[in-house]
Amino acid sequence: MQSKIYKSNKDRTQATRAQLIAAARELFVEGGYADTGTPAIVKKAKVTRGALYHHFVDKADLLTAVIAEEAQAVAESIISHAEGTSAIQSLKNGSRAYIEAMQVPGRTRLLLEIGPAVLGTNLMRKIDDGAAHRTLLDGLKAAFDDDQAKSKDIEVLADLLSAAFDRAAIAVSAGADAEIYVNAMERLIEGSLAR
Amino acid sequence: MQSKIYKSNKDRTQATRAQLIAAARELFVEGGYADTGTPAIVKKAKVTRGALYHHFVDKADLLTAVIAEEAQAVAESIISHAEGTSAIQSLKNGSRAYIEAMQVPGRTRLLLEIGPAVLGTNLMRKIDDGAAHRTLLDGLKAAFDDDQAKSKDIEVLADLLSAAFDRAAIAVSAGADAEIYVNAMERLIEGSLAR
DNA sequence: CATTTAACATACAGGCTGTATGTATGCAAT
DNA sequence: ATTGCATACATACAGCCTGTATGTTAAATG
Repeated sequence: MQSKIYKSNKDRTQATRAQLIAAARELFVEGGYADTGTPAIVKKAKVTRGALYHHFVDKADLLTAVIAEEAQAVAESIISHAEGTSAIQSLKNGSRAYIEAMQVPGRTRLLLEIGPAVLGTNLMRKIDDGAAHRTLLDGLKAAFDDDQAKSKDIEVLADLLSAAFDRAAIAVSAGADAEIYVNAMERLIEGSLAR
Repeated sequence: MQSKIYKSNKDRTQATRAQLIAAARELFVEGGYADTGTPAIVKKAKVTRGALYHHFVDKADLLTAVIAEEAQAVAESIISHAEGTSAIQSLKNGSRAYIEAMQVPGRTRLLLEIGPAVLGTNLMRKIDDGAAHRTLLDGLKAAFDDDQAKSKDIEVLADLLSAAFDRAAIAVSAGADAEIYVNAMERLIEGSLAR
């Protein structure tokens, strides 16, 4: 007599992974990566460590899954807000969408603190589908279009601006007024174009 | 018959701490914080774990000492290059000095990756004496002087630009051409002033 | 010179990670 | 429907690491 029987293995896997990812997300956000042990994670997820290590090769792999979900949500938000207009307008819309998407609780912690620290910026770039970076780069290129600015310079600019975007997202998530930072980013971008 | 006798306890402490900090610095840069155990550190420093835990309350405290040394070196470089002129010129000189000071091997790793991740941005701000931030803020305020830009806006701008500075330092330490990034930062700053 | 104190060295306890092994259930083919 | 295999776990174990407690030696102090 079993207490629980699953319809299919696929559903079972799906459910277990989801529980683990949700529990891990919550605990990582609360207590950071290093200080959150797998025993605590599986307790909250109501499975055993055996299940965890069956589905994920190690603790970092579980974090990767958490981060990937988070990054995809942000990318979708940017894309949905940026699509369907000029690259320049996409940049404007996408900028606001990014900073706002980053406001769901724990998101800046996961994507801008824990992720880069534990997985490295390299792997983070691979996980990120690059929607933010692409929108930014396309917008800048379009704005510079008739200008003779070198493509390399634009990429450098995009790199620097994306760092500023991240800082803006963090500041807002820490309590700063979003409008102020969105406007500041807009001025920064427009200023960089004027030449 | 002892193999080694120290002149004074002060010198002995000084030497031991220096060895530990140097060994830790090297290993943290190579292998990151979490993957570098205290046994490896004391082995390289040629002391025992007892010495480590006598001088530092825990592993994070040792990292703090490493970071503090590093931050002070950067601050001194900025100050020495920025002092003695107008705030605006100080900003220009300080900008280049910052990015160049960050090029000593391992420095971006320690100050911009490991430090914030392990100690948190809060504690990092306390360790940092804020030379970079002050130079930046003073420069911007001076540039805006006759303008009616609100002080709050300038602080936001400084926050965003400092994130860009950090990214520039990382990019250059990863192999990018310093001149390109220094120029890009200059343009970004000047653009933000034009209004 | 006796005593205290600082600077270690050594030994130990607890916790955590990853692996190895055991078990039950779904699933596929006959 | 039964047999055989693969999947999805659960449990047990080994190794490492951190921080603490305890012991020892040399320096400082009166």
